[in-house]
Amino acid sequence: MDKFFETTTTRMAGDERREQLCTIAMRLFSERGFRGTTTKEIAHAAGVSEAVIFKHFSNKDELYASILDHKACSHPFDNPFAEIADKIEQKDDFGVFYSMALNALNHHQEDEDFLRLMLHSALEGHDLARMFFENFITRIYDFLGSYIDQRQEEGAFREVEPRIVVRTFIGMFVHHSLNNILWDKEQKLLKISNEEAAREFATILLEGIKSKKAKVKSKK
Amino acid sequence: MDKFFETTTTRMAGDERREQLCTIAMRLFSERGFRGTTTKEIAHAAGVSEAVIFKHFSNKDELYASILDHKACSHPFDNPFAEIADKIEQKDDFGVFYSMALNALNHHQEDEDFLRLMLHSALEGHDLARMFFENFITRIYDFLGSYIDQRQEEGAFREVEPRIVVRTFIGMFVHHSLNNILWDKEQKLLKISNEEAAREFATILLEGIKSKKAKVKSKK
DNA sequence: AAATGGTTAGTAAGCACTTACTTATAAAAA
DNA sequence: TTTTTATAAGTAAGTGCTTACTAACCATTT
Repeated sequence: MDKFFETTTTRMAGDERREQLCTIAMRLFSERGFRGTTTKEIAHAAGVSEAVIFKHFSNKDELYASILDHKACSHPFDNPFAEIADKIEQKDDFGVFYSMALNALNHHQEDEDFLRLMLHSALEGHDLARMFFENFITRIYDFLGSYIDQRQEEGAFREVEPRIVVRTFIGMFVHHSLNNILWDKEQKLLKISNEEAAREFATILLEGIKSKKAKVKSKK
Repeated sequence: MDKFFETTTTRMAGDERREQLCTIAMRLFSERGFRGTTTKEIAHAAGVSEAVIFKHFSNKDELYASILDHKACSHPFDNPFAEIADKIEQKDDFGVFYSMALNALNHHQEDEDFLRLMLHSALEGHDLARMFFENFITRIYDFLGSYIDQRQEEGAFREVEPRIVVRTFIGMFVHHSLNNILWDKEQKLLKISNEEAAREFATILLEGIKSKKAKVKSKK
């Protein structure tokens, strides 16, 4: 009967195993934190002995780093602006904000593990996580901020510091995602689709910053 | 010369030490997480031997629990509504939202350690943290939600699900606090006072949800 | 046969927690 | 006021267990 199991023991290709370990480690790190997850647990979850981990990664830190590296490079976050580029050209304000929010909400939902891992990293003050956030968030502020600035000059939006508007808007959907992931997983407080959430967020923001005297060029 | 130090070696009263350990543990837990903080480190930070911790708390978990207990009871969070009760009576919409945001922002700033600890707890899925959040947040949704509902019936706000509005608004200032605490401590992206932030958040939200046909009673 | 994927059985260091003991202090007794 | 004494405050040195990590050795593929 041992023989049966022996034959089912399939060896994985190196790259395959490496990726599997990354995926599993990410899930566990996101659930229990870096320090709270043991290499033994990761190995067990992968159905492999602990030593295998150290065949692929020189130490636990490197495993962690390679998760972030991998994610930071491969992720669709790379260009969250591509999808809304045409909406910006058409000056479809609602489209811009709606797409941005919906895109983010969908990604957060699909990649809950990654979001949790990022939070853990931020709390633990990990360098790579900080870099990721700094790069990514800075780009959003610049990108969205300059759009708001432009629309203000065109008289579409009232005069507010664009970065405050960006902070306000990002807050809406990031908080919504964190709420669903961290505190209200069953969505007892509020259960809405990402589409509806994105629509309301975009509407509230746009009504909140639109110019009172519509279609009038700003004096400046 | 030893004598000088000997005389400065003062023994602390039990309650005093207990509280000191709580405070120090909260700071360390908030920085490195529960699992990432050792009892040895806590003891060292308190300038005391490790065994002292176990004289006061039967184990590490109890130390953790007593931090949350203590905070959950003693905290001014207990009644964040008291301050805005009169603003509600006067139907000072801006006052209600402004005070709520400013109050929260100030508390977050003063009690950064606690906020970080709460995040850690939420990520690690600790029961007491969940309870705290559930109780506290649920109350805010009920409270603020019913105010919004009332103002909608009076025709001051347009028809939106009140809980979405609450989610939107809480998102603004919670995200702002998290940003300042976790990712942008030097406030490179955006540096504004709590007052200014609260003012903008309240303004954007109110403009975002106010009724188009002002001062008109809703048909329903 | 040579590379590759995997295992078993460790090691030293670190962990939460305990034991057995020493002092400081405050109040009662002298 | 001084001395005694019970007790609370504190320590040094462990305990057994877990941790990240390694070395030395198999087994399957090419």
